Amino acid sequence: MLAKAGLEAKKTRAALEALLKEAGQVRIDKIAALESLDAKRRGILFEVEQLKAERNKASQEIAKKKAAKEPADEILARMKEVSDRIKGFDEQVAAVDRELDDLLLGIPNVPHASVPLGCGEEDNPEVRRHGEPGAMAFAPKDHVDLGAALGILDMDRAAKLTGARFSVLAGDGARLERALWTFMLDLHREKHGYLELLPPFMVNSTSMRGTGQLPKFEADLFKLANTDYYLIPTAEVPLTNYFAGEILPEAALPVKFCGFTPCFRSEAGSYGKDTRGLIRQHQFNKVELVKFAHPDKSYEELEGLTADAEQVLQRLGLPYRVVTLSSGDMGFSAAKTYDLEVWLPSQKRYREISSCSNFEDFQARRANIRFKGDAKGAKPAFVHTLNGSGLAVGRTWVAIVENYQDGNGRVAVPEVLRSYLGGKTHLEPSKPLG
RNA sequence: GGAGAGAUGGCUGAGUUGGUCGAAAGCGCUCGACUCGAAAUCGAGUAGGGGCCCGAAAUGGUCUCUCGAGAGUUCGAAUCUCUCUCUCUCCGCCA
Repeated sequence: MLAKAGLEAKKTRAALEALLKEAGQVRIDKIAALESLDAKRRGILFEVEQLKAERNKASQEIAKKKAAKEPADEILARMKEVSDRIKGFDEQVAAVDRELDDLLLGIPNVPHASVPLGCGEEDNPEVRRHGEPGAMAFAPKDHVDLGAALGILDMDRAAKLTGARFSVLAGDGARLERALWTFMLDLHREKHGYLELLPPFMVNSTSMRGTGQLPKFEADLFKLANTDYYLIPTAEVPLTNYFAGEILPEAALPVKFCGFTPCFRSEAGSYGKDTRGLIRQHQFNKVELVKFAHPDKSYEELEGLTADAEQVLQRLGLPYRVVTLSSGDMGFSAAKTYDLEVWLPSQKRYREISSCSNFEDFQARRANIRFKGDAKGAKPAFVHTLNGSGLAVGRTWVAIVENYQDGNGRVAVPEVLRSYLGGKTHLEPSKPLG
């Protein structure tokens, strides 16, 4: 799949050489293997195409002879042999393609030059802050206690219905969640120029491969029994694969999508982490932003996308900061990532609420998404893909409930949300079920 | 779930005794002629991917692959066989 889409050996080589310069990421063996496989592929291709040319020519001759009722037995015999050789070469090419794919699928993206080197979370430099955590004259409660008191969150019955790491929102809690994602979509659609898509919540394995969830991270996904379908862990998967295998007109770039979906994650390996409340769930809601950008513009677009996500926090009046992920904390497929972290009074710290990444051509290669200029001889080239949460709705719900609590059991509704909640200014304790 | 029909270039649509078919025709689009200008008319061009060659680059040259996807038969497949995907029609079921 990848090899057929064109390996672009020079580009790959340059990228891999860049990898070599990264501290602690020596991959000489992989580069050598890639190069030799690529050379091998071209060599075989050259041979087999010559044979095919011979066969095509002979085919015409045979047709002519047959039409003239002349015998063509010796050409036929000769071509049978040529045909066998072609078959052999074709199989070799297919085998090399498979090897190349296996190799390429296992190589993580190369961090952009501006990404700070580091070992993990503790090395992520802060880029900027916005807003001040409000000084509270009382001990802030966390969203679980507040939610229970307000009658808007029910963890116990969710556990009964399904299991751990699920939740039920009730009454104004459900309404608040719905208001949030509607507000987010309206903002991105009206003010930021994104096209709203409502995609399937499950996709096939090809799509999962396109954005990089497969083959390496199958354990993080929920798969539907007896099918090739997976529940999406993020709308990034359907929104990015939307153009898989296509060539976009250059003039259409950048293409900007926003979409709301539930997200499903098995959270394998996170046992004991964030076990309380809504922070880490198997199912949560998210509004996602996705861009397909010209390679020359993708880092500008990343800044813009991050700013678009920040707008949500600013308009909701939530204090947050932006950090750049260091090389050691970055995901498998990203070239550069900014995390937005919102202030949570109950934890007295900033927690991730959005992750905005430029994948450069990493996903575009896997999903084979290209663009082409209008000029006559223009060659297709891979687009750059970007995405970011704008925002994770559940965590935004948490941030609002915690940051807007007034100490008397009430929670103020941010100005921009009131029209979505029938003008309501506060959430007050109530028992929706009597 | 049952029965049947289909998938061809930007679009519509020919092609089904396998052989100069990557493909008729029409529409659309581009350029040119006519016109003060436009319409109409006339003429020419017009699928895409990949490799290689020439070149600073563009233009260009050449080979190859692609008629939903994959496999097969054959010297040769849009045309024959198998599997899969999708679309449409009828029946059943259902929000």
